[in-house]
Amino acid sequence: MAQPDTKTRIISTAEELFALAGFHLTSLRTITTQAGVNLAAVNYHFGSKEALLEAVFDRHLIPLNDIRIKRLEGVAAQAKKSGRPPEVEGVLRCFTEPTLALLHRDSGTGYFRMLVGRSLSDPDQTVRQLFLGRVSGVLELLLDLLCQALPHRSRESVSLKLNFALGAMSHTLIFQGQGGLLGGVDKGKSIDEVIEMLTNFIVKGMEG
Amino acid sequence: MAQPDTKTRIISTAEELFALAGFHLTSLRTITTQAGVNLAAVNYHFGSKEALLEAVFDRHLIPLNDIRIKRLEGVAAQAKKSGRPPEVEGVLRCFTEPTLALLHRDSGTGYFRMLVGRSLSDPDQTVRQLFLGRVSGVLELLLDLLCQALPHRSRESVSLKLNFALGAMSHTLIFQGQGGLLGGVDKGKSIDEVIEMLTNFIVKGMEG
DNA sequence: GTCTATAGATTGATAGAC
DNA sequence: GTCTATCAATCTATAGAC
Repeated sequence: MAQPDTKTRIISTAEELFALAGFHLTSLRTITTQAGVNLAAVNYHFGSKEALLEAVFDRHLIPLNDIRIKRLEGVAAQAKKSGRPPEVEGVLRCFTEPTLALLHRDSGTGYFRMLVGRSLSDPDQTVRQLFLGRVSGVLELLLDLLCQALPHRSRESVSLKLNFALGAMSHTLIFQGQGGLLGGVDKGKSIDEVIEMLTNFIVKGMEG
Repeated sequence: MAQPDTKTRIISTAEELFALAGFHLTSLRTITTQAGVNLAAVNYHFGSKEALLEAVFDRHLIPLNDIRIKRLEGVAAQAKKSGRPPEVEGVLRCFTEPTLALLHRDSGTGYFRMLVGRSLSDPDQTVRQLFLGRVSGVLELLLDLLCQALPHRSRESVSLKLNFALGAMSHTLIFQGQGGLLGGVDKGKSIDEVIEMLTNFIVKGMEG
């Protein structure tokens, strides 16, 4: 198996370190040392540390967003065609399934799930804004469809519940696989079971 | 109204800045300048930046934990006395009500709600561990009681769902009051309505 | 207790040889 | 493209006068 090129090695290592220790606590020296490349390579290939973070986001977030948007638009088109509002669970799964698939270890996304889980609430404004700018479009589309699925609820109520759901998802993306918050907790559950339980949790909360 | 003393001014300013920008991105210079005190005062009164963070946590977290533990122990005692398992919603409210009360602007806790919301998933290990060490006892007690309330569910399942609930709560503590993730969303909801909706969301998800 | 001044370490970024 | 060397700007922490 051939070594990935320098640029890819930097992205992969940065993804891991940003996810585990955060953007500002991870120095370019740590990244380049662990990646086995020269310190100056980051600025040669990306221009700045912030641009490196953008590259880390974009590598997996652009394909992920494409999938989420295609699925959401599919549900929207079907609702329009049939003249009936979409189902809550169907709409939610357009978003939850591709997102929670990041939990699978064979998804090829490494530590990206932890980075996604933390970014929305990262204390660093740079991280937050770069991430939010990449997902706000999808979230607005999701909110529109959820409002169609729940026509008797106000947009404010649906948006509030969507925020609850996003919080549960983010938290799970971070902690799943390291024993949960209290340790030794996810031993008996497969990743697919976790995903189904979380989806059920969100659907019940959203409909209730 | 008399000015608070130097130590209190430092704690209050640090609480706000740690909550808004994170522990490592907030320098002691920024804190002391905004608080109107000398840079060296932090190390005189607290010994180190990390000890200041502990003081910020402890000011509100110790009283909050006392309330949560008293309520949880009250429910535990009543269940034991009556010989019947406690109710899911009653157990959850022992934890959610005192915690979500942080959302009230007149609670005297300033930006503490945001700090709490971010700390559990903070990318900075120092922040995470200091915070987790202060809440893990309460969370274990809560988990024990939830398992009593849901005797037909495995401890792993209950723990997993508790993590979903904590994620939803953390997220809400961070974003409530600034228009939610997508902006302009919580205009029509009072804080008490938000708290009831979140409690209902969690109860439905936990029981479902 | 409060202040000035500074030590000592680390950071992101870059210049310039190869 | 990759490397060494270094700059300029930060940071926490502390020594010592008042």
